[in-house]
Amino acid sequence: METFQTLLANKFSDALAKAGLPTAGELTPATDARFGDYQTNAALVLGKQRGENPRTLAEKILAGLDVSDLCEPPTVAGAGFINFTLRSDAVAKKAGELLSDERFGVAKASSTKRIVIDFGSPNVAKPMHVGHIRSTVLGDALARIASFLGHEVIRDNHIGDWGTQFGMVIYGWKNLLDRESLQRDPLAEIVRIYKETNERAIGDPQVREACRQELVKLQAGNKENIDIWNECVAFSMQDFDHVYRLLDIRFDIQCGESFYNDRLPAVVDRLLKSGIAEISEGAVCVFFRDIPQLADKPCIIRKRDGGFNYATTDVATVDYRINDLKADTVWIVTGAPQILHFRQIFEIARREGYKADFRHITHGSILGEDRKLMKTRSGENVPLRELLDEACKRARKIIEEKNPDVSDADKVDIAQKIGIGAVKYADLSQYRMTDYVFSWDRMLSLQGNTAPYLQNAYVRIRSIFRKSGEPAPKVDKLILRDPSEINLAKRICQFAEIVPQVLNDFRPNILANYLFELANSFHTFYEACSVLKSDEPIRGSRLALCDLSGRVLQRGLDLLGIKVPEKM
RNA sequence: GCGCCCGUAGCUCAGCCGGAUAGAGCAACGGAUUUCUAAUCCGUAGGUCGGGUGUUCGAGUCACCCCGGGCGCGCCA
Repeated sequence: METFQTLLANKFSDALAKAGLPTAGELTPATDARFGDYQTNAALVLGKQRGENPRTLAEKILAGLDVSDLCEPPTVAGAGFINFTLRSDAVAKKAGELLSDERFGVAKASSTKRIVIDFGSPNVAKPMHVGHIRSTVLGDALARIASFLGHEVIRDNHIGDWGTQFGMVIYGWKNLLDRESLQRDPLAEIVRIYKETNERAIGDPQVREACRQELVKLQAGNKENIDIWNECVAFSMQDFDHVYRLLDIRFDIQCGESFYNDRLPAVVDRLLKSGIAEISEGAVCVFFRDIPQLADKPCIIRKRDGGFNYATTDVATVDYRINDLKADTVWIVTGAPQILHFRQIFEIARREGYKADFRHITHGSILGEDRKLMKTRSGENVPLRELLDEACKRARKIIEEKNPDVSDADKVDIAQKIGIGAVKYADLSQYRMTDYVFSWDRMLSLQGNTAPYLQNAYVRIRSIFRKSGEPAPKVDKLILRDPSEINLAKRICQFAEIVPQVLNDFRPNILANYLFELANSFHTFYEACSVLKSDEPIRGSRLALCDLSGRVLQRGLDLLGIKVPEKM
């Protein structure tokens, strides 16, 4: 099924050919409702190219353009724009078709790819914290959207399970561990011994050396240390799983850093042999002398002491994803500070001859009300578990205020959908690169561009069907009379135009903003038109329109990883 | 020093490939409720798009320079 935009663009392109003109400009949604629904600047572009009057050219093109099945007669406006206004019966027909289309008109991508998406990446021996929200939620949404568009997606959690920090953790484990605390709250105890060791190490070179020895033993495969390490990983995974369950996030594979351990020496040898890497000051480095921005920023892949670092691991990870997983493209979702690092890694991959499409999808930070990196009062990272629990708690409080009739069992479920949805939506509704200020009051507000507002639109729709006690009627074509009905139906037709755009530049906020407008259009319709009290055949048509609105909202939110409650 | 990201209404933010008189939401002000959930809707007001120069029919968007903020830059990840 083709969108209005595609249908119009095709006809327009034919008209250009008929007028002996090349393809030019683009046909896009109108920038303002006064200009109708779609517009094209083709005549402006051609006018410039050919030194002709754009308005005259526009008239000439229009003479050979027949879009009467879709639009009112197109008009020439301004400097030479051509504006299109959809006919309401064309909208009614299209919306009628969408009623029986599970994809709501969204076409599958013309060339589908195998995409490895790397997101989340928490560190073992540290609880997940606010800093992980963005990567996790953004990566998940992109994975959902890419799958929906027909791509083959492999979600990979590149867990930080093999860092220098384990020297300290193991030292702490051997010297400071409290078994009872470990049983009560394993991760908290691991964090405690890590921190305490760290403090000791700062003041005591002997402790520092002992930690280093523990790390060397671990890396050499010492059984006792490996066992401790395994236990730490297992405890951390429990914490991660709890958070991922709450967030409804899953991974296909979790190849953490340790997965690549035994591949690292070969990576370095290979890069040395091929001349991509060289030895400098005892370390193995890759230089990028021909790239001005990187000329003075080498990438170390083996430390002077012979140890490997995260760059080595990431080069090995590229190998695995291309050679073993056969990825066509790799998306790595992390915060902006890692831009330089991945630029280097991708450049190394290019030099090694990899042709895959590597994308580093970066995002900004979450700030506290003071506009500084979000921290607890004592200056620590805010644990993600606590933050999510707080979201649910606050959502529950609001439900109790607004809708005391809800049963206790329902409350838990609804509070979770609203609380988690609010946190996710606050993130996804914003352009990923901007730092944003975290505010409970804003994200949980029922007014404005928030998850609860969107969920409420859905709930109102469900409420209508609960009240009527009948399922959505089967209707082929809608009857659109009221301007708010036409507007809502047009909005629904745009879903298929919006979803694929998200992947142009990895911007789920485009979809979020669309859904906000959809919910807004629905609310306006809801105020203006009674549904159950209207007479047939209007009643049936409006019920169908409600049903369609609800399902598009649900699907759209699902693509963002957000759930909808039936009541709230 | 070099590099990356950001700067748009009082506040929080949209504005992807350059398009028409720069848009939302919150807050403010004024209206609408015997309800299909007012958890909403309608309206008013609010801007030198950090500053400047340039590119062109047209610049919030592109280029260059400056200012301000954040972050990163051989042996942490």
